Amino acid sequence: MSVRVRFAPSPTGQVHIGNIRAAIFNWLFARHNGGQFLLRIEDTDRERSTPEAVQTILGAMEWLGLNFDETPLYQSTQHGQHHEAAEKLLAAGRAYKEDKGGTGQGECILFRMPGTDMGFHDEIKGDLLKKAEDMKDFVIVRSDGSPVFHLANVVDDITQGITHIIRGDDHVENTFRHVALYQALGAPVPRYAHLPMIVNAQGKPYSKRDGAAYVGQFRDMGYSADALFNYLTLLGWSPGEDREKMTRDEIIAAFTLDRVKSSPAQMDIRKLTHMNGLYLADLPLDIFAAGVRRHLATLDWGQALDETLFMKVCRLMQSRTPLFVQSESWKYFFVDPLDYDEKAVHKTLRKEGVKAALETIRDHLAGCDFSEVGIQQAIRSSEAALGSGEGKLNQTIRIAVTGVTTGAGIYETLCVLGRERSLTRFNNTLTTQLGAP
RNA sequence: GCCCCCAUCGUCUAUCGGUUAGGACAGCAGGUUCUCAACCUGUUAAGAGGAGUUCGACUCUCCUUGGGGGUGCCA
Repeated sequence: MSVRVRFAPSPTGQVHIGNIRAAIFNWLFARHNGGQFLLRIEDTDRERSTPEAVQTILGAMEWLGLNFDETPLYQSTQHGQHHEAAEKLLAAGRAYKEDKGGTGQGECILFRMPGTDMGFHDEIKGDLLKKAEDMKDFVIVRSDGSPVFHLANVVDDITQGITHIIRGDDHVENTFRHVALYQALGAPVPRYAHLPMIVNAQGKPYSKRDGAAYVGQFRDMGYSADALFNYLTLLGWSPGEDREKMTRDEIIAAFTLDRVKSSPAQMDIRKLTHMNGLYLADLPLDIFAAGVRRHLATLDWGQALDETLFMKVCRLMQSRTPLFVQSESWKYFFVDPLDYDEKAVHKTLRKEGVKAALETIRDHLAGCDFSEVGIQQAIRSSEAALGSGEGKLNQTIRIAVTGVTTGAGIYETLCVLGRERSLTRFNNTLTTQLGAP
């Protein structure tokens, strides 16, 4: 029997990190076993379901490379099936109508639990048992005629021929009800696997209050899809060896449910960021540049950048960029006048002799071969002329031409900026930051 | 309250009865360096507690404690 799994989100907003991890694990399971990965949109909540949210789900899945194998099934198209199932259960005596609680809302349909102890095997948690007295009958169709989650979910899973249900831990208790439903409906019971929750530092389910919680947020912050995919895969699962950064194919090959942990996992954004840096550093330059461009495009100064300069900057900065958003600090490569770091200017530039030093260096640079080596030599000879130690003036130069204290090597930085621009910056700094021309 | 699940460094994890309990992130120290990162080297740090089974328990059983989930005409 071929493996068929599904991701069944409700289109009611953003895609939560816990949900997408469930999707990832389903996807991996399907790919590892050569099965099908299906998508079902559970849009029965008409109040909250929106077409935009459907697009958000589709977008998140595409971004992460979670391709599905059949046309998505919209739960709202399945009402007929749901009611048919309810009727069938009614006819078989497995369900009954009742004005539950006597609230006068009218009659709803309740499913009659078998009245015997039940159990099922969870691929992650092992054998789970429940005593008959701990399971109560439950509503499957509301008094307004709408099917409840349990019924709709099970009927749709039967319709889609789902063989393995891989979902969040919070559904463990529901599973006994679902198994009973399958049996009453005469359908083969699928295999179940319940994934541990992603929690915050307090051990509570990770939510938007704990930081980035939605796929879109991670994307906007400059995480790469591959890095997020890889990291999420490692929350609650490991290949069983000391390997963390893995290609998708490696993960698919190694992925089995018996290696999924059953204890909750805490989200560690720092580790994600570290991994993201590894991914960004490994990206081909043009792909990296495309990612950067996407982020800079949201900034007023980042939209129409000189292509040649932009690519030079990307090449220079790639290895030191753990997140795409950090490219926002590259502004000094592109925009004049500089935004000076006041503290640095005060501490480093407003000192005795700096003015003369900058003028000397400027003049040496003006006449040198403006390559990295040439620039370095020019600075060395300036230092010699000024009686300064080697490299002692580098930081002064950096602040003079970039306005800030951190960045790539100063020789490379000057080289990328070019002679004309560098010299102009020296002059601008001399006049605007150090007073008299 | 009742039912269920979970428990190894701060965090993510390896270990499927015998290990100096390994790796990664974070931290710390050092190296490299013109700065900040990156990188390299080193290093701090763990089996919640208690019984039992066993020649031998992180590993198996039970209890305690702690955490989480469920207990809806939500999903």
